[in-house]
Amino acid sequence: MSKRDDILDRAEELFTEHGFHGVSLAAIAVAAGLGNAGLIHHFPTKRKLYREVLRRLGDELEGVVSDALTGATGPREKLATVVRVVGTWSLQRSGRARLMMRELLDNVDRVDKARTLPLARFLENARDLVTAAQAEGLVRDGEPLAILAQLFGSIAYAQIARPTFAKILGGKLLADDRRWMATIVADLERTLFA
Amino acid sequence: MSKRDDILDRAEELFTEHGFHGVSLAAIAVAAGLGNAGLIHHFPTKRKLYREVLRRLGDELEGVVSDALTGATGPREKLATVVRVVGTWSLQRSGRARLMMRELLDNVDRVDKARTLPLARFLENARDLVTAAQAEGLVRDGEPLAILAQLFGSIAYAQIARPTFAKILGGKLLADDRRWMATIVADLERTLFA
DNA sequence: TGACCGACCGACCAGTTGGTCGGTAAGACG
DNA sequence: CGTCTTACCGACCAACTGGTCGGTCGGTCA
Repeated sequence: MSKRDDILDRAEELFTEHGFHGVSLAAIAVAAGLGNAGLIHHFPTKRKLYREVLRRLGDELEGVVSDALTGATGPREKLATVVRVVGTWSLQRSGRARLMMRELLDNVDRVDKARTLPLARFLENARDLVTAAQAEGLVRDGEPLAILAQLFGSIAYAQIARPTFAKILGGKLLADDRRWMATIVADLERTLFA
Repeated sequence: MSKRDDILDRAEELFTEHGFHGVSLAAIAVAAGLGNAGLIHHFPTKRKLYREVLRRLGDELEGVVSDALTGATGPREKLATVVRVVGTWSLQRSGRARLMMRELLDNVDRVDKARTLPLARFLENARDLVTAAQAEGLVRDGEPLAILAQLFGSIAYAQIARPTFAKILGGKLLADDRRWMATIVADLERTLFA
């Protein structure tokens, strides 16, 4: 792995845990085993480093979804695939799901066009998918965007609130904790399809 | 309104928009029309000011829910009330919903006991409510906590992702934007009750 | 009247911030 | 061999960080 990627990995961990403003260049440099100036040699500013972290994240999510979608046919299967793949992605890459939510919170006015455009395609495709599935009577009625907010929101929230929920309930959410996200996804699919 | 409350209001706005680390004491002081030292006179540290902001938020949410709940009888009506009241609260106090999500993200290890305990009661009550409603066959099957994650997650996400969604879709989510949250809540209720 | 009090300020503090600059050591290339 | 590039460092910078300090001001109370 290139040093560049190594730096991005370390930076991503820190941004995920503390947010953009909660992390200093020095902290990233130390985590990557570099001096301050060595870090700046690879990424000219903190913001650009952060943007690069986000870009990787977006590319991965887009790739994962579109890969999974190539094997699926028909609106119903496609939609189920999206839900399932976003769910497993959020589970396996829970840090990235958290980072995405952070970005959603920080981003209100300064929406980065380069970053928003791919997400825009993704969102529009998903909406069209819901509409198509509804037209064939495969998916329950309801405003498509509201349905999507419900899907993505439930998954993201399940991942983010998990530690807090667990702490409150004495460390255990379910009999089998590993099935937490699977339960969420299964539940979503069950209510989604007519 | 006391100066103290005034400061808390201004600080809350800033924390909501930029997060704890994204806001300096100086910025809060300016927003509150004070000098740096004047601010510290009211709240001894930045952290304590932040905690106080969170306490107000928690108290309000708890009060709003428990108020609404006094008029409701039976698990079904109670649960519907919780969903509706959390929805309207998130809509009217969207900043606070956002701040709560920020706290959920930042909080992973350092969960503040004083702040978690009331939320713990709220969560446990909600879970019992779901279980009771399920026992009477009023609410659809499914892991109660998964159902709650779905409810709260959808609502919070709908509020947080709203600006981004709107920007992507050219500013309009629905024909009538004001009904966005109402649509979400209605949709949730529809899938919630058996 | 005089003692005290909360609210507030300007000046200041040590430490940290994101970032610059000049330099150097290790290859790659001719 | 010499030249160029890439990777990196130590020293440094101005601006800012959260917070302290001594002091001023307008009340309030005895």
